[in-house]
Amino acid sequence: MSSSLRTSLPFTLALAIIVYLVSSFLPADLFSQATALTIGVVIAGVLVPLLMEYKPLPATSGAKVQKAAVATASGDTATLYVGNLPYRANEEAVRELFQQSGAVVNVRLMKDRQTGRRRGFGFVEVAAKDANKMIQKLNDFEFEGRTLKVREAKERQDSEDGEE
DNA sequence: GTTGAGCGTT
Repeated sequence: MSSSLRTSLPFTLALAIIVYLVSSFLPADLFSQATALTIGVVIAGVLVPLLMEYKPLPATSGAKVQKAAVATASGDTATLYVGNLPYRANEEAVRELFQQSGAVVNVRLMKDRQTGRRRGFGFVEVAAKDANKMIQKLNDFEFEGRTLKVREAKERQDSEDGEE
């Protein structure tokens, strides 16, 4: 629930604004602030789930359009382990590399907790249908002068995976 | 600014 509080934190401000607007438009003698508060909570309670569902809005995004919209969140996704990464490579470069062979859902490069520097390996969450092809294409692939090691992740696979 | 086999956090 702690993560929900973090994500709902910006909506709390929106809730306060809604309550303030509702209480301003309603006559004080007919509706008390407690009633306005209840109305604001109900309205915010409906808007928050809607905003959470329709979070990706390609309206103001412009030229940047996510091609990975094929793979739904936590759907047919498989986590790939990527090792022997160059330290200078960032998550964006790895994502662009893997997007050439399939749909990339998420890229997480592991960094040292103490120093914050990259440890040289990470995990790429891709579509399950493209997972095997991406492994065969990007495994032992020379990237930035280093030979990548791409395999299936051993642990922490939340999604159902078709193991062979 | 450093290192080089490995399987991990909200």
